[in-house]
Amino acid sequence: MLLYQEIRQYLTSLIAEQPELKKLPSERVLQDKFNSTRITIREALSKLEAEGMIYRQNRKGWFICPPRLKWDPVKKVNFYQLAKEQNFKASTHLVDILVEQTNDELTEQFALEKAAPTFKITRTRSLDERPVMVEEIHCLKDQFEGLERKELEGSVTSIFEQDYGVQVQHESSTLYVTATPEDKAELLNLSSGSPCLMIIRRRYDANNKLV
Amino acid sequence: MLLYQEIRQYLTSLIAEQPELKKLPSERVLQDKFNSTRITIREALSKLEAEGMIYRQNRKGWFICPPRLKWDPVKKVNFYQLAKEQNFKASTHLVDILVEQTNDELTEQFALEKAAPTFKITRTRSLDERPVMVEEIHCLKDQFEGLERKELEGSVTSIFEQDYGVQVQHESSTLYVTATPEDKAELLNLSSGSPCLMIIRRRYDANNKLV
DNA sequence: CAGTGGTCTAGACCACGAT
DNA sequence: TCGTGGTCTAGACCACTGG
Repeated sequence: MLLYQEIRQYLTSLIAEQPELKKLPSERVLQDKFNSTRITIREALSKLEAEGMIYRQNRKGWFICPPRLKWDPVKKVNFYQLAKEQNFKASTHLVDILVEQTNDELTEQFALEKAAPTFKITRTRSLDERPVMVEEIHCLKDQFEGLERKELEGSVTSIFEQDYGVQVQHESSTLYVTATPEDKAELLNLSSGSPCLMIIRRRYDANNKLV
Repeated sequence: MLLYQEIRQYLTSLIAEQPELKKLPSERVLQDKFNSTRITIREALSKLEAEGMIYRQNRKGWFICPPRLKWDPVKKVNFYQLAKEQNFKASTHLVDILVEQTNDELTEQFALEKAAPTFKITRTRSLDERPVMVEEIHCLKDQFEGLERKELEGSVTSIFEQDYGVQVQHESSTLYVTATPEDKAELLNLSSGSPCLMIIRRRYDANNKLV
């Protein structure tokens, strides 16, 4: 039997016996336990990481993945509702809000003639105090003047509607499976390289204009 | 500079120079090229695999990922339309159709009192002759008697509608990022463990009954 | 400061693929 | 048959975490 299958089995039984267990034994302990080498142990752990069974925190150790939030892309339910339905406690944390010029792609997307300043809002969203998602919101500075002084840890969609009269009418999304990049991994308290889902969501107002 | 970053850089330039290149040099060739060891080279390649830049075929080698199909979960566009819009040639291949008893979860999902036979249709869908997706369709045998004799390499939704008068009215989806399991990897001509997106789609008829 | 993971060296044998 | 990736051994040094 392959080592990583043995380890998977071992972890499965560990989880069954101790549902509260979060942190795995260290790589060197596992090495002794399985009479193997660290490289091999790490390869096995990496496979389990790819499967989504365990995850890493940089230089802290390996941990068992808690239950995931189930998200249905078709339903337009916001993060808080979704979390509540699944018995998580949701929270949002504002990381920063920057002003940036649009790059070529965004300039085109916004149907602009030349580059223009945008807000880039970075937030993390947590379930039960555990950050699970990094969110970047890009919008035109001219359209949302004064946005930086608003309460940005709640619903931005509501701010758009109530303070700026902008209603999101429809949206288009693109999904990618990739590895968490360094900067996002840091915000999520992960090692970079963990598998993740990247979602690009373009939202349009009543006039079909990108928001 | 870390080796995997060097290799990424090297591959990026390789792709820029030779857009037609598909297969990477072998691990041992890269080992010599970068004066490193195979383990290290493999670690670097694995990271690039997790990022979605390259992929493996079992014991055949490493390959550069071709452009992906962009899928918008919100839009209800079928596979062929989507492929056409993005200039891919789409095709579907029937792998097999089996009869299975529902397990506990499916029994409940279908609102049955006890386990019942279902069809399990397995198909692969390809872009430009390259399989990119494994699809499993589960439906009740009683509801679709004779399904095994239909033309199953086209739209099953159409067969449901035209031959059985069953219209899909709405659906609910769940997404997971995980590693390709052995059996699916084989159908896709991949090594198991490649990152993938798993989509569970439940489709309901006009009476809110699971189809 | 001890323990952790992150990166790396230098080999080995095996199963399977292409030829 | 030879080259490929798949799995594994037995170490090493470093950067960072946590007590």
